[in-house]
Amino acid sequence: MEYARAEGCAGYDFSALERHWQGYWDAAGTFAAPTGDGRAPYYILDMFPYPSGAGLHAGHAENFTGTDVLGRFKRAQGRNVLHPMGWDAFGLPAEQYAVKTGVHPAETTRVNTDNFRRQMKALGLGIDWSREINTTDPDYVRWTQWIFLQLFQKGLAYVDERPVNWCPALGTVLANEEVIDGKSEVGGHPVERRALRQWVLRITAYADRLLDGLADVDWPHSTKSKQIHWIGRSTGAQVFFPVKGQDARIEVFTTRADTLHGATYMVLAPEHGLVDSLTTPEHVEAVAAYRSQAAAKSDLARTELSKEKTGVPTGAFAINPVNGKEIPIWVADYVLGGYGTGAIMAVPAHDERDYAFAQTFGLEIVPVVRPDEATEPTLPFEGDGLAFNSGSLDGLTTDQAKERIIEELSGSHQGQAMVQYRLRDWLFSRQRFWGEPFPVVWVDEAAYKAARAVAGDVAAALPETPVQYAEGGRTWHALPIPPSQLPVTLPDLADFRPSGNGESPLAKATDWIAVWFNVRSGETRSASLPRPEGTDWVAAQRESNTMPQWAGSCWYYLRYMDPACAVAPASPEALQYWKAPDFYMGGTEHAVLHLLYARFWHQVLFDAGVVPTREPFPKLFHQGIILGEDGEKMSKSRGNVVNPDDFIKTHGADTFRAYLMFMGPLEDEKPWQTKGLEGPHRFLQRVWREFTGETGGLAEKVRSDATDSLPTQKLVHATIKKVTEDFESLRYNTALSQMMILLNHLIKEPVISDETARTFARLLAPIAPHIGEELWARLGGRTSVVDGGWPTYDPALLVEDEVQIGLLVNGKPRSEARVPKDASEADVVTLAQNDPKVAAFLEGKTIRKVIYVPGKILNLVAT
RNA sequence: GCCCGGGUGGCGGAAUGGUAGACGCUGAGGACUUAAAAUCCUUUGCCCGCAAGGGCGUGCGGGUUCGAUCCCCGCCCCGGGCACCA
Repeated sequence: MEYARAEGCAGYDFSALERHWQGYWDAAGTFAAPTGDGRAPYYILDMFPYPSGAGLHAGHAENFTGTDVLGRFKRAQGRNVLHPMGWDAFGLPAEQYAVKTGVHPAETTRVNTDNFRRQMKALGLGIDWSREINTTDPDYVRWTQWIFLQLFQKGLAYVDERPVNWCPALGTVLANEEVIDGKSEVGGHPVERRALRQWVLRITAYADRLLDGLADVDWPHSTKSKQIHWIGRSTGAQVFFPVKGQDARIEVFTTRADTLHGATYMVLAPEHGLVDSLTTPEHVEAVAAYRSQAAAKSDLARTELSKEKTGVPTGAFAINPVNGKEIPIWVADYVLGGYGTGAIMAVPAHDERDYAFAQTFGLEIVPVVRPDEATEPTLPFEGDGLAFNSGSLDGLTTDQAKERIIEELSGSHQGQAMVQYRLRDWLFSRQRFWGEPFPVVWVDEAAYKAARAVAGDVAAALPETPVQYAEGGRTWHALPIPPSQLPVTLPDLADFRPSGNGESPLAKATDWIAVWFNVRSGETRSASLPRPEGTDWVAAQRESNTMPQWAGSCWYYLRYMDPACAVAPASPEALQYWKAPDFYMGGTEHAVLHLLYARFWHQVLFDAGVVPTREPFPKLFHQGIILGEDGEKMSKSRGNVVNPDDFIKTHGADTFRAYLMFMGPLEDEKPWQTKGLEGPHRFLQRVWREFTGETGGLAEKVRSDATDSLPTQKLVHATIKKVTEDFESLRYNTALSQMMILLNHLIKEPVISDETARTFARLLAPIAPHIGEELWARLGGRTSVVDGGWPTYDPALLVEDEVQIGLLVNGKPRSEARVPKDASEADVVTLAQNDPKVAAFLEGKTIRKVIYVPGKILNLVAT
């Protein structure tokens, strides 16, 4: 493909220019990034887009343009830049659309990705399209399933009954975002909680690793902070309370073991396993009523009513292990079943919630910590202080008391130090069609034992502890469909409607669900066929749940490094070369979940020796949200959505990109202003008029035999410096403003050297690549401007002999002066005293002090 | 309630201890034009003043400093996250 300027381009015909250069990049493969290239690699990653029917929105455009500018800049500096793109294409909207219209999600996905790709090309993004990936491709699904098998084999995947949003009227499980105020988003039917068997990933096993790893990554502080809170590590003690008259004990977690002497009652969460056995006959009815009432409450209702504490006594008593005191055991929903042990020791004197509860129900309150020896605590007192009323702990500080009591409890086997996390295990299954099938079949115990006993692919992929569940008196065991048999693809469904019983629509594909399974090789055959020959075949049921959308986005950055690899998610060679994205950019909405889940998978893969780095994303950056013209979040209902296509048509992609980068700091939230587009648009038009000639070559004032004036040279080099530094730190808005300053200056000059024109083209090209290429081609470039090198500046030209300084009296600016850069303080003071504007303020005063900052200010302090 | 961000002209923003408002938008005036668009020039923080000039000014109140948009303390407002996590 020949590198040549766009022909027949009269005036600044941005549409023709953009078509020409986009065609060139495609045909020449300009942005292909070969693995193992001698250049230093630079891997830039955008957060994985979901190809929705609405097409690219302004936020996408800002994100992708921001990374594209960086990529083109790094490329010009000689790096082998990998900037890939792909599609996070499983997910709910395509399935909902299929239910409504019968159009297969695969077809919807194809149409939408075609549109996204078209829009990205129209934006002029320098993407290596040879590496395009799609999470719904069987070849991609294969490796998503392969990674799941790694988790499964290591015992990090299990099944458990978990509550879901069940809508009886729709006969389906709803995602949280499909439930609005306890009603289904579609139709407004009531939604209730119903426990279903689910796959769960043991992310809590990696809680400490996920916490510690944050120290090694260059991420926005606020995002690290969100993850730290999400993981919520808290250290304290587990304490055992025997139940009076029963052979049972209640285990609690507390961060304030030092207040144990102040524990005057206990609370079990309504779902706690001991509630039934503890409750005395006269309380059974009230407790049962309270529990069913609590179970009916949605999370929202539980939160809304949080001010009012409710609960019922069980009639049972526990014994405080430190003082033998008998304390009542209550059931209350202010204690969460899912955190800690689901039970607490209540210390009303030193916990706001326990205090409120004790007040409501008239329970005893015993203070055991005071701010200091002389001061009685104001209850509830939650701060640190000195222990009292606490036997052996009396007089100790809170920290000392915690340490001491844990020692004592450990010694007598009544408790021990313990760490708890707010983080819960990850609910990893969805009752959906449009997702990755689990590479798992369910078999009876005999078949499971057979699989264990036979050396083969299946046994190799089994965890030590079986994954199983009981249903209708039978125990089902999970057997892996081993790597050699992947991918497990979705069956052809004609009807995408829910099964009606809470299972995925896949449950209706009986030919697919019921299989003959070979316990040695892991092969499957539909059970509608006769049982194959041989002793290794058993009857099995496929898992009908699918994986959540997070699955595909948990490892896509690995696949980009080696998208066609047939033996692993990516080959060791590719991983070794690219390592990890040097720069990862996306919105803050993924600050916790996506970024935490992906880190979890990555750490598991690191432990398995699959990836060479401990963390997936060493450097992360969030672009700010672009608001609508009205200053509100863009939304269809507000009608304030900006569609890139519209502005690319009227102003061109270069203007659109330049405006996005010019609006303000990339990380800031900022409103779109259609009028504001005019600034960058006029700028690019002026660039065109300044450098190009009407007949298609260069403007007459651009000459190879011209020498720039000294002020021009100085400004050119100052601009190279500023733009380079600003690009490096993503301050594209100020980089552009500097280019505007330079252009405004050049316009006033009678001639411009072609060298300066080439510099300008290269500085501008990352932001406005089409006009950049065109100028470069007309200036004699033979290959893309991204390979034209990056201009360097001559520091000698930046040294100013004369500088402007401010003359201040008592800190207020009164005048200014041009002085030699190394002017002495005495000279400048004399000059200032002779300046009438300064002198007026010195009238009748004595100079007490002189502050001279060379090149900046002279401040005369006078009274 | 707790944890993060953030408050600068009519608007987007610039300047992180040294002349606040770069650059751009908008508005006003002018040139070119039969006219308009486009383009170019001048001007555009607020108040007083014919002007020269002066005063005020970076959410509010204090403090540190020769000097504070910038650092410290206490508030107010806006945005985001978490929310009975023991």
